[in-house]
Amino acid sequence: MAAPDRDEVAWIRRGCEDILQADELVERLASGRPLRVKAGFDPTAPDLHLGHTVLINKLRQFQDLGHDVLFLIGDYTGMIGDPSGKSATRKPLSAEEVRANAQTYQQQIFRILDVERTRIVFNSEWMGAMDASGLIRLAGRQTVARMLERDDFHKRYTAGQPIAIHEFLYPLIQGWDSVVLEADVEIGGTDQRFNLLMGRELQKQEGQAPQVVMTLPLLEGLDGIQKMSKSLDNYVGIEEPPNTIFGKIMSISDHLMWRYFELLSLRPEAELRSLRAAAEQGRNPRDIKYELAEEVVRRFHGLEAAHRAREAFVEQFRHGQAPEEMPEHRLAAGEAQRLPLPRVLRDAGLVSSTSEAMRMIDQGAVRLDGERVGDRDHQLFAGQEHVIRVGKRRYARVRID
RNA sequence: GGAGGGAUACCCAAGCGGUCAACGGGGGCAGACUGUAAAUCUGCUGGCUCAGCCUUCGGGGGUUCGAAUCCUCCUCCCUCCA
Repeated sequence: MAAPDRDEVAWIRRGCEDILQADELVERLASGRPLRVKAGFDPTAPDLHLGHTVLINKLRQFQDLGHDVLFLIGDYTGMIGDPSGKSATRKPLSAEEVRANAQTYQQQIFRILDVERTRIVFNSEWMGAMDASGLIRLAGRQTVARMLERDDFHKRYTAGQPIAIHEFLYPLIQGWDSVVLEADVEIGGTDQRFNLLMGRELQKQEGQAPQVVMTLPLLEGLDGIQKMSKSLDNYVGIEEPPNTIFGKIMSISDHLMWRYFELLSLRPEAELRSLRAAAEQGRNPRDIKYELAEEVVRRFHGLEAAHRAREAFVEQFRHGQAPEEMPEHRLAAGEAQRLPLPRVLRDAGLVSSTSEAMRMIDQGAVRLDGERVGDRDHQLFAGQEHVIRVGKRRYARVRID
């Protein structure tokens, strides 16, 4: 095969924070054989969100160009803890749990990846067979000083925070995975840089051609500051309902919108440039955000759903109408044949406690069939059905029996 | 093995015998303004059968009319010396 297409290389490089070494990548692409592209994931219950898709989209691009993806589930490394070094040791998952989680992964990743060109592997396959002496030999290949070069180790060390010894094993095992898999390329977030480079070093020691390392930026969550994660509740899950995804994307700041375009959109560069130009010329950023929200919903739920989500959004927020679909609850009024509003709010899941319900009422955040209610002692009677709204986006239809 | 420091609500962090459901900041939520954006201003931010009551300050026990604050034991964490 001839030298790789320049567009091909550009397409692969797009969005990457860093490529080590870029010339080696070009060389491998030129070889004409399908490359083995590796990316590692936690064995914990997956709940993929847009942050993960930055990486997975990149894998998909490789597949579209004829390469193979090694989707590594780090069930062994998972025992060590957070790869970016929050230093929590996890309790090992059972084989069944790992298998169940792997199932869920498949269901989610194949919304993006090509089944035909994906191989799912577990590092317990080879790490489980390594004995203590093997691990000691592996550990002997690096020095403490080298380990302390990893950014988060360095920070923790100088700040006097503890680093458990087994945390040093994480990069070593991750690197060893690359050796076993004979990876050509490994992709990870920027926080993975050190670990990915470890793969190169170990491969060199083993006489393999070192893998090309590609780091991708970490996507910020809805708050625009911290990286997207479920635990911070600033995420957009790829399995969330279309309207939820659409709504969440519309709520991001204008500034963050461009970041999302850059990392999540598959539109051609030229199109992104023209959107920016339009914004500068005064086009309402909200309308551009519609485009983004629609594109994301379309990817996971299809074109049809994307249109519907957009319409629902416009109805709800521009025209101030209640959404068509909302959670419905039937509550029993009991003897008294009536229920105090705060209790209804809590039982309908609109607030987390009666106290919060009362606060919301006091703050004028509660609307009953569109009318603001400011009275804590407001009662709802049996036989009635109401649309209750708390704040801007929490709705529920409640029937009192 | 020795010495010292620490554990307070979602996070950081005051408090060191009563006026503490606990200062302040962050975050979050709500209201106003908007484009459900940003910025800004305001309020709220343990629970309940809510003008009252109940449960919180690492865990147990104790002193006291009264403890987050004092004593004691325990658990966990950090630093320094060896």
